[in-house]
Amino acid sequence: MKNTIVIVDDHLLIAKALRGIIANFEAFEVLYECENGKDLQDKFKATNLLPNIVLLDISMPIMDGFETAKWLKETHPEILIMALSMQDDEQSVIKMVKNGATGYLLKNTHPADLEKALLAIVKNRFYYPDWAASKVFASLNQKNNYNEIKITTRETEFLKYVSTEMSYKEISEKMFCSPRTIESYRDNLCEKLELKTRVGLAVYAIKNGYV
Amino acid sequence: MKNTIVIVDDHLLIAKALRGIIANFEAFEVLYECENGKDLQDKFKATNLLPNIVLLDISMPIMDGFETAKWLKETHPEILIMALSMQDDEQSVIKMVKNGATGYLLKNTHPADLEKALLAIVKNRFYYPDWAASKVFASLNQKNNYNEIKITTRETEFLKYVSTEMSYKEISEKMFCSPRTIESYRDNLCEKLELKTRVGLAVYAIKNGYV
DNA sequence: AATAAATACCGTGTAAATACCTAGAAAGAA
DNA sequence: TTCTTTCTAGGTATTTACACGGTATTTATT
Repeated sequence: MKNTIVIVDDHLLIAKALRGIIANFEAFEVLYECENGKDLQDKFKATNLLPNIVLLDISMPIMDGFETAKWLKETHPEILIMALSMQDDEQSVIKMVKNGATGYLLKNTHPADLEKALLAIVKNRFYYPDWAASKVFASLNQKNNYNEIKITTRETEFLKYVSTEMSYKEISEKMFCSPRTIESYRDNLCEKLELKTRVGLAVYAIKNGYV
Repeated sequence: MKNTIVIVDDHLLIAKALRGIIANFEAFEVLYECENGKDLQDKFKATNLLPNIVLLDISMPIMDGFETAKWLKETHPEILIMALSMQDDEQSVIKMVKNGATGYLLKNTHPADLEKALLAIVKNRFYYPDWAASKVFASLNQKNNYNEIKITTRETEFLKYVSTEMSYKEISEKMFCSPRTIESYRDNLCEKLELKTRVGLAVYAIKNGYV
């Protein structure tokens, strides 16, 4: 019997295209595609048709790969999660591992390697390329374990503004608080994320989808 | 006779997957795929096999979609260029039009619409979705025409550092010049790009692949 | 009821960034 | 040659950001 796959990617072309690639794999078949995590939840309920494997894009507008992985892990722990990412961002890898992804692949992977990776997660219940594994292990030796990074709602809100050209004063007006409060958010975030400057925060916000 | 297509996308999975989609189109066939513009140039020379259409991803590490489109327009003006982009970024659309793209599609397009769009550029020699066309027309009514933005080599070098946490003084040491010189680069870039702060420059650098 | 976490705010001082100027040397185009 | 662009660098003043310290209130959680 074939392993069943559901693809979650907001880019329709890519989702459909991935389906086409997987159609050529002996051991796998695609059940359906979803545009985001929310869509996946809906389709799970509507169809009652659950896959062995979820092919999960990380950056999505509504419910992104991190949230989706977390939800899957909690509600359907038997489903294998293969994360698909555009860039080899260290924090993304680690965050996905913490959220329960069983595998991690870059989109510049060769189709044949996708098949190998899928076979591997079915067999071993995990698959990480060397570069991804090394990033995970490296992070474990550091004081700052990414799982302890908790960004509060106000800080999240601030992160949306940090990559704009607004000054802290202007941001404080948008967030209805004192400029000093904004500076506190900055200070706290910089410490948590081991950053020093607003530019660092802005880059973080963009790369982690807060903008 | 079928129209021939060459795909340029640094993400192998996506390139191969697109090939699979296009394989189902009656009127089109894919000759080969390239990882970036440089690769396209090489394959043109090596194979001497030129397509009617180039399916061109915008964000690529080596020679991006903008450069590639420009080169194609100059050296092979008869080839139709269909730009493929992740986001509906106004500047990208306009820049691609200026560089000679004959069409512009988002990656969240439906495969059937990809076929329609391809048929359209073959027939009419252009295809732009309404949202893209409106952005182009809107920009023509503005003073700042994006084609006049020229970023010099030193400024390009500076843009690589601008999104780091280095101060201008530290950047000046990396670039072997005075901090004031760096500030000049910043001033000039801010004026050209209509930005005000370093954060704005950093965001620009990231979104336009200077990092 | 007590603890922890999140939220809100402030003082002081220093460092960095920005605004607004000027201007010379070198290289390439008209 | 003259003109333009690019790279280079500086002067002065102001604004913004950062680093350190601190307090008070609310809101869950135990």
